[in-house]
Amino acid sequence: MEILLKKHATEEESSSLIFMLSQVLPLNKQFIKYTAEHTFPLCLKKGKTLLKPGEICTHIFFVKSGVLRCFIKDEKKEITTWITAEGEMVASISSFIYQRTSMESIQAVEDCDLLALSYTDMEQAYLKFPHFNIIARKLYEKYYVDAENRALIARLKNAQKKYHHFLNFQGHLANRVPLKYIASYIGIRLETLSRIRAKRSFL
Amino acid sequence: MEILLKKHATEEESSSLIFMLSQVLPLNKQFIKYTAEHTFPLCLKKGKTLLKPGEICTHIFFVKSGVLRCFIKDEKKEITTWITAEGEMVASISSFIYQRTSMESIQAVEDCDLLALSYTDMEQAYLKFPHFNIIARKLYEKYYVDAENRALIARLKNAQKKYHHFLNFQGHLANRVPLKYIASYIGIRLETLSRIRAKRSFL
DNA sequence: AATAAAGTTTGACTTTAGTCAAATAATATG
DNA sequence: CATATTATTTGACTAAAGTCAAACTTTATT
Repeated sequence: MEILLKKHATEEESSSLIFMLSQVLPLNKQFIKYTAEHTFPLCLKKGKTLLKPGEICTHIFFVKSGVLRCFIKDEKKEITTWITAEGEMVASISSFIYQRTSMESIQAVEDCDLLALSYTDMEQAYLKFPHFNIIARKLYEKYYVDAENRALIARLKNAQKKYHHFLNFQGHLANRVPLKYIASYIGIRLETLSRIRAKRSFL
Repeated sequence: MEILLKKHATEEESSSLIFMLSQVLPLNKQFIKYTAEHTFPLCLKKGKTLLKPGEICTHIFFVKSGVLRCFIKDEKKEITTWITAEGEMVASISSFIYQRTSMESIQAVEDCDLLALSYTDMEQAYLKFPHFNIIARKLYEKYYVDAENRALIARLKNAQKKYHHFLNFQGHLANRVPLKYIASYIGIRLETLSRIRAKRSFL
């Protein structure tokens, strides 16, 4: 994860992150200032990777615009484990929270505008702003529910149901992300997904 | 979720929960006292349900002993979404955190000794003990990683790999939980699981 | 201890989705 | 704008896992 961390974000540049966090709980001035001063704007072109297996995920990212995916190699095939668009946080969570090497890759599916926050600055924020623990706790609650949901999709009985469930929960991504990623995300082959879509369009 | 909440736990009865939490972060006396006074011991016999679909998950449970599972009905079949043994927390998280009706059921796989904490008492604890937000945040981090892991299992390419992955991460449950639950947990049929086990025993 | 119930294994057969290959369509790039 | 690249669709075939049924084993229950 080699990132060009020239200078930190302006309050303008960090405003979308601030907005998202303020919807969880009201924020005070100092925290808003801290956030701007410790986050770094970053552009990532489509196809580029943010994190490779073996690296440690030293930063967590807020997605200002674009789509990213996380994937794991299983033999020769890739398994997409999540797909995230603007307004959400992105990291290899297990690598980030334990600061150990990642099994996962993170890649831009579209050109992305991100905001980076380092692990150490985040830890500092927990200490400096006890309030931030509450925000983080609530965000984790939400992300935990999402993760459960992803687990459920892949266990559904047949391919139709999996895709249907995906459409219900992340339908906005259906025409924004190549089929191969959606297919591996829901645990089927892209040819199978293509056939399901062909069927569905007659309904 | 009709629970016999006669009287709250003694410090002795809540000690295993206190021990688990204290491994996340050191606890102060008041918090330990609060925990004992607001948790309620509860026995659940094998096969009994702790939560049914349509109910709201008003309590979160610490498992002192035993095994529980959570499942969702998909048509006629049940999908086991997690299996948890002693030392961990149990709830229908999405129902609990948003206090809305659950899609899931929670059932004892073995006779269980639990400790119940209500949603309101937990919210109070967040307010009374800001420190508790840090603990909860760290627990969510861990549970999030577990949930990601469950999602990965179900997406693996073939049945062998799924079971192998299960053995790696929850092998201690392999001979404690009926095959049908493990099978639906990893997203295969119990006959398929039985055949995999037959093969593996020759290796 | 005897019986019932629940759990597991095995076999025969079916279905679904995976694989491989090629054609077509849509997007990116010089 | 032309060409290359990437994405999607479709077809024919295969393999893996699902289904149904029955036997067998283990665990509860009276």
